[in-house]
Amino acid sequence: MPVGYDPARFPAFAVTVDVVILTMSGGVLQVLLVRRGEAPFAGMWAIPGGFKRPSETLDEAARRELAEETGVDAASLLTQFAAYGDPERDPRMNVVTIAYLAVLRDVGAVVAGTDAAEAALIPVFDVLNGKLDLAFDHLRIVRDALERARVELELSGIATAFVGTTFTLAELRAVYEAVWGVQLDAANFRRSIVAEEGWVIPTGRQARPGPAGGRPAELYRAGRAWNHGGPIHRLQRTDERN
Amino acid sequence: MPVGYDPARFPAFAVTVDVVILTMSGGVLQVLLVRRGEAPFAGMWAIPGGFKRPSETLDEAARRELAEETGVDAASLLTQFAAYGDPERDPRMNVVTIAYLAVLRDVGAVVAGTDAAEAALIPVFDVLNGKLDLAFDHLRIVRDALERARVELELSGIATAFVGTTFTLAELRAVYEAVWGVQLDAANFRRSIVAEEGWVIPTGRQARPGPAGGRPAELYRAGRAWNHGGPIHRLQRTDERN
DNA sequence: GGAAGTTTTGGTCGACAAGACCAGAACTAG
DNA sequence: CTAGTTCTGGTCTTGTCGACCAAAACTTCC
Repeated sequence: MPVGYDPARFPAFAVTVDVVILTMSGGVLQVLLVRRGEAPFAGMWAIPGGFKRPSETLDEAARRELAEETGVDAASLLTQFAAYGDPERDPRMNVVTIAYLAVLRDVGAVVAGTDAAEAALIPVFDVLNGKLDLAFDHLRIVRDALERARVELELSGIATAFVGTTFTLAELRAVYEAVWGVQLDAANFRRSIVAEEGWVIPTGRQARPGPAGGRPAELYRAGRAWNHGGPIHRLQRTDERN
Repeated sequence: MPVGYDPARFPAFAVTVDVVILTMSGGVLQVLLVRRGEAPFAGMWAIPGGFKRPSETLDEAARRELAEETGVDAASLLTQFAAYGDPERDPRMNVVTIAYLAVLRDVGAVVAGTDAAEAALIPVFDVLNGKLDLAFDHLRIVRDALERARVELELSGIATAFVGTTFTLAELRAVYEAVWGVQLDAANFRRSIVAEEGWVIPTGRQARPGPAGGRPAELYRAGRAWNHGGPIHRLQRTDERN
């Protein structure tokens, strides 16, 4: 801090918290977007967010915004990943936003339950490919969120946040394939997970096969080892074409 | 944004930018700290930082703060890594700070050049072990910065930012050993780096041996491959005792 | 009921990477 | 000239990762 600084004389900013909500739905990675009702960028899609209140922490603000938009009170995962403060990012005034990444298991029903015209799940790659125009600098925020999710998937093992409390290994594998944009061998994937203790715990029950049939898969619960990094590593670099 | 929102009615915050400056000096990882001259926390050590100006971006503010503290205009690396906004983190008012990680090659001379009583390089692990009390929540910020540096070292290859434009492989290895707190075999380290094209480029010249003698090492320049992740990976998890 | 298709589960094999260890090369200090 | 230190290069073992194959268990269609 500069010498002779006066606590009352400092530039004032509006601080918002924006949440990029990712989920797997229909086999593809989707992001929850809301349609803006007012200027600026009225009618355009945006990621949900709102002003931070003076009495709450950033994490609390993010959790509140998430709950207000989706009705989900306990997020599977909620991580701050970046801050954006370009002077011209909001045409009205100087706004600094703290961006959070939220990962939920399929919330298709939740979104449909709210006003369907105001919120929707959009495939992430449709957004990144420019098939949709986002308000403000939200395209960049979504892009950064996905990059962060890719890293977290390897280092923090957030994969289980995408699936329910019980899941099949195929569902888990679909998460890796969708987020990283790769194809993984089912047998090798299984071996990597089951090899070590603590990743997944068999429940003894079986999942019902999909519409195409196939052998029913075992159902697992998430173990405690995910806190210290995931079991699946990517060495072949993720395809950069998105 | 909530409906019926009024652009003029929003909570105002002070926004600061704090910079955790890491460097290798004397074989150990050090962080640059400044001594606070005024309340609160007068006389305590803190990481350098200051208010963001309305006309500049966050990155520009970080670069300005870095230059003001160290005199270094072009940082080897300057990455935003977190934001902190707890209501009580500053006893005077509500301050949201955006934290940056800066990596410099040895700036011992630079720091000594400025007022030595006001700025100093402190070994990071002395800070983390509580041998020093930091102002505000700066201890947590330093801890998060180191964690980020460890990740970046593997994924983004920021290792070359710690060393000069030309360097020996021993210097580069010392970076990995200090940041990760591991011991690496010199021969295997060399092989991993030289194996693939693009990491390091031999200059043909040799470095002068240290005071203990030894065979002179070849001098290298950094290649272009570092932008897409580093060549050294850690699988044995870093020692968690710090 | 049987055949074809699909998905999960389990096994084998080879290529490659990582680490341990050793030895020679090249310098400094005494 | 000898001892000590550091860098460079080699070999070997081990373990992991991915490709590929095969059996098990279910669905759907005929």
